[in-house]
Amino acid sequence: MGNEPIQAELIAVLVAVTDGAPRVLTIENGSALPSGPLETGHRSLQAGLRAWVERQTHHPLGYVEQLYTFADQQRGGGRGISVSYLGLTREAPVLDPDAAWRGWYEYFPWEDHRHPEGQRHVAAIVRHLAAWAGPVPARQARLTALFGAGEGWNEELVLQRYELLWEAKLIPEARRARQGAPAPVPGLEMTHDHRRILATAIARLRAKIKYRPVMFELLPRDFTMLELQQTMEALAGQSLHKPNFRRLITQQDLVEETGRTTSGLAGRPAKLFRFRPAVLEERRIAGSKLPLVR
Amino acid sequence: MGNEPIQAELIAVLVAVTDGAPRVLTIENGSALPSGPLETGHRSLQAGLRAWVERQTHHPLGYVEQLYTFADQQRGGGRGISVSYLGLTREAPVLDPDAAWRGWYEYFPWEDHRHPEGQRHVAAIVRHLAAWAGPVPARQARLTALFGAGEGWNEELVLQRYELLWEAKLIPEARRARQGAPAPVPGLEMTHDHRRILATAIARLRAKIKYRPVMFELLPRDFTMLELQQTMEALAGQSLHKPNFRRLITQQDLVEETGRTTSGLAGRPAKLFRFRPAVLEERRIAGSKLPLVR
DNA sequence: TCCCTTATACTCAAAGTGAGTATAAATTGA
DNA sequence: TCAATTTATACTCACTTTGAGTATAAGGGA
Repeated sequence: MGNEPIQAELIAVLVAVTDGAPRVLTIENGSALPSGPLETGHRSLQAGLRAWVERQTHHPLGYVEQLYTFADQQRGGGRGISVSYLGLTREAPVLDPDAAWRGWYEYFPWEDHRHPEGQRHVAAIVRHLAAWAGPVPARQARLTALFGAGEGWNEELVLQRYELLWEAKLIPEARRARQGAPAPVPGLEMTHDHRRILATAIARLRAKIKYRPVMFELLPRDFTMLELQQTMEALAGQSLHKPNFRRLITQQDLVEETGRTTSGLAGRPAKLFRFRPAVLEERRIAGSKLPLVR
Repeated sequence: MGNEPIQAELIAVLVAVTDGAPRVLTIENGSALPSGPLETGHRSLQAGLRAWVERQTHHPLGYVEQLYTFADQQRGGGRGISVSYLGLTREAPVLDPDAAWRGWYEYFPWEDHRHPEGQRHVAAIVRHLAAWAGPVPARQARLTALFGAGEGWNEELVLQRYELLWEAKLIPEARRARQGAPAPVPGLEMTHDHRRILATAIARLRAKIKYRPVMFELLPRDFTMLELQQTMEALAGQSLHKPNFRRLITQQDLVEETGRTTSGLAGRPAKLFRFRPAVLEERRIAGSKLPLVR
């Protein structure tokens, strides 16, 4: 009974997209997400996070969204509360030698379906999971719903897939107790549940890009249709149908032409677009759907 | 600098739907949401919330989802963290004489568009907001996007509308400083930012019912199509087209016939349905869209 | 100049959606 | 008893959205 003083920690999932690869800021050689204590003098949690990140990266933080809060046991026996955030920026060199940008598919290779390797990872995982599921109908149903081969892949169920793998003891972080057994699932590990937090962030972002114009946080001011499309594809981990993507973007009035075009590259020059000011200003409303292919 | 011990508080938005009215559990004569400190011995935040709610209501808590976490100044100068949750149940008599179920539209009369009164509330609010907006284009744009008369009412923007009203000083809680001025917006008040938390919960639930089958937490085991529809309408605050609603529900295989029908009431007896076991069991996937009318 | 590459425009069928109409089966009351 | 009323259920139809494919345009390089 009674209230108990605890400690609060902020964890950040900072995302950028560079050269068609979604990237996430990590520390400790890629094994953890940046985090820090909530400090006195921060007016709000978000203010605390912004101050903390900008001190580390010397780069302003754009869009920020809360992910999830959970309680855990602190080292020392006490209790702590961790509040995780998703933040969108563009990749900038970090000053802290301990911090580095990493591709998020290094941690979730089975979530990238733009190339055939992703499919192969899924196939391998399904074989493991089939053994785990055995004849139990409920397990088989979850397996096909989450990893269902090709046809019904739902790119938003990142967290559910991770949790299923965890349950099946295929995630190394879940098997610390068992020694010797090799990790059956590819991908880098992270300390504590940081990889789970990253899964939450990916899922949230994949859902969000479909109904909110958050993409412009990740792109330069001017961009081509293809750059826009490839950024979306990078996040969704799926290829899009080019003409349909174009149709959707233009008819939703998300962008406007700048009048300029690219040059020097192979092929016909592409028009440069920018996001319409109305979209930038009041991004609280609006909605942008994305046409997934396959 | 440095970590600072703080206190953690859990705030619950418990929702039920009774006789076509969404209801929320309140305390202190409807002026606050139930809340309590995170206690020692609770394994997780959700476990803490469940224990706490079930001790108060003596009623099991079904679906639970985290809403938002924020930091605030505690009485006494210290800092506190509040974690808010949305929970779905069916209305049960509460033992605590301080607690009572209230219709959520008592706090947000302008959000109920099933009856013409809602439209009238909106019209009155728009008049106030037009004065506040004046000739400023950005304000006018937000006004029409959020309260746009009739045509484009988006029932999910509950929180955005509340925040606009707050900004325009039309929410009594925001004008404590100014004495004497009558509240220009109808609806019951709540202490602190509890009404804002309730707005968050409504928005979240209105979004969720469109792509996740959470409705069955709010309905008895067997129900008619009309009961299902009216529960949805209650949450969405909008009327639905009956044949289309029926078509959607049946073709999504959400429900199955029980074989029994209603009797004793006026009109043709209605078939009784129940949610399909597959939906109940693995409600992690699936999706149910709802056809809004008007 | 021809070929390769990328950008952009157009077409078409299938599926989904909004809105209305028609029929069925009970209760109610003259 | 039977017509009126009420609610449930089934069907139709036009319009929009969506998935997928094909065709044309405009540059660079051999």
